[in-house]
Amino acid sequence: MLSITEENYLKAILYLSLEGSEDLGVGTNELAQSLDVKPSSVNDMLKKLRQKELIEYEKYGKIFMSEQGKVIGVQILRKHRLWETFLYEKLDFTWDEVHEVAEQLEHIKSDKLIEKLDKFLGYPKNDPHGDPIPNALGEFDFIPKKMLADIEVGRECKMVSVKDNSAAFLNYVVEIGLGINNEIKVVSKQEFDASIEILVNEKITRVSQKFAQHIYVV
Amino acid sequence: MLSITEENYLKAILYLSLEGSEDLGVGTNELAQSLDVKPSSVNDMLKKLRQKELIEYEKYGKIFMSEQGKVIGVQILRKHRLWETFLYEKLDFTWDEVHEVAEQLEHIKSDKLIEKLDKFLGYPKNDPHGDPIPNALGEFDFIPKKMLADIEVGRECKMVSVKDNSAAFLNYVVEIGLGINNEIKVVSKQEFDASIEILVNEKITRVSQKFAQHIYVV
DNA sequence: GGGTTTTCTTTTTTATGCCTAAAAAACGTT
DNA sequence: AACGTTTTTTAGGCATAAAAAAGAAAACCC
Repeated sequence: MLSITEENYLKAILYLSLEGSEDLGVGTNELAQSLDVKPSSVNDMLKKLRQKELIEYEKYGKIFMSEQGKVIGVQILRKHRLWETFLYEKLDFTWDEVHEVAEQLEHIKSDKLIEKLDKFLGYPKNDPHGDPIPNALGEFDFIPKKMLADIEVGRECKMVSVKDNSAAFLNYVVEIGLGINNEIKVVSKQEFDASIEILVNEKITRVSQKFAQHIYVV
Repeated sequence: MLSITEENYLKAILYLSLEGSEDLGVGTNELAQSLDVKPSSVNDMLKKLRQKELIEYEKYGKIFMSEQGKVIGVQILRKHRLWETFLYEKLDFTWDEVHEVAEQLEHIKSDKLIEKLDKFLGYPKNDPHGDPIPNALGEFDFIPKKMLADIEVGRECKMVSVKDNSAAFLNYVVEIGLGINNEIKVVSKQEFDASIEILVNEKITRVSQKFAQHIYVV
């Protein structure tokens, strides 16, 4: 049985693996940053995960997930997103509140629980943030999505998800009037700081590059 | 913030306190048995809990819960029983499956979650085993219940709850055809081993004293 | 008051997970 | 190919948490 920390490492590795179109492996440093621990601590854990055959990894190399590791990682993602959906749809949590609680719920150990929860929710395809929910077999649509920051001026796009689940960010998103499935038109872009003006619901707002890099669109 | 083990100790103390009509305090040994650890281990934890002012307890004395301790203990009971209800009513878990999973879910830290869950379930008064669910203020009906084993021959009673939540026991209960709110008539009692014959749904079954000590009735 | 039980104290054990500091390897640039 | 920079690894240590064993001390019960 995996500890909560081990599960969180697997989740983080999976998450970083999913960034970018190809899986080039994850770096120790990169992982350390995303988990907010020192690289040496990561190294300790990598040994443990390798011993359990959850990752493939050799000295000074990149981290890849083993088949087993992928299965478990995806399962955690599935749990997390199902719980978020439950909180949002059934318990009337708001968009920005679900993540924190789901971080705890995702570590509950019971296969039966998660399958029955899935059924109860009607086998949802996406969580409240627009991210795809893996099915019981671990399959999920991988939609190639772009960052809002990379959309050219004059083009229109549709918001599908967010990169950051923190309440601070999500509250800001709501304040601007943005939400999943909203149509966004990029009106202008400043060369100086790459800030852009966007048209949402007939209102024009200026947002920073950093913000635009955390909104995913198609 | 309390660790899961600390919470489990509080829960166990509360549970033992609730047995019997008066609160005469809980013994170290008794607690050790119920948690399946050594008395010396219990002693360690008692010191910790006393330091946190969750229990009142002095050397060689009995263990009592402080006001604060009661609040937290009852809150855990509330969580446990609400989750059991959720699993049973919404996710179609069976009677005997809910306890195990609820043991995990009860340790999720989020006040908002539990209040919203309570609302979602329609503020239920009893869990699937018939035990009362404390409300948000920590209040709950304490029905003075008796053990089936103590009912006199010839009398009728109604099953309200069970003492043991293990699947092994609950499956046996189901096999006999017993369930919450069933009417039971005690037909006969053997002096030799205190086994009794009971009439349930027009069927007579013989059960052991041990079994009858785990069924609560009014 | 003597024996039994309970409690207390001290010392170990096991398991996680993190850190600092310094060495080692890899990379990238000229 | 040599240099410095970056990344990764190692070694050793620390903190926390939970549990147990063992012997001594205290309390309880006739």
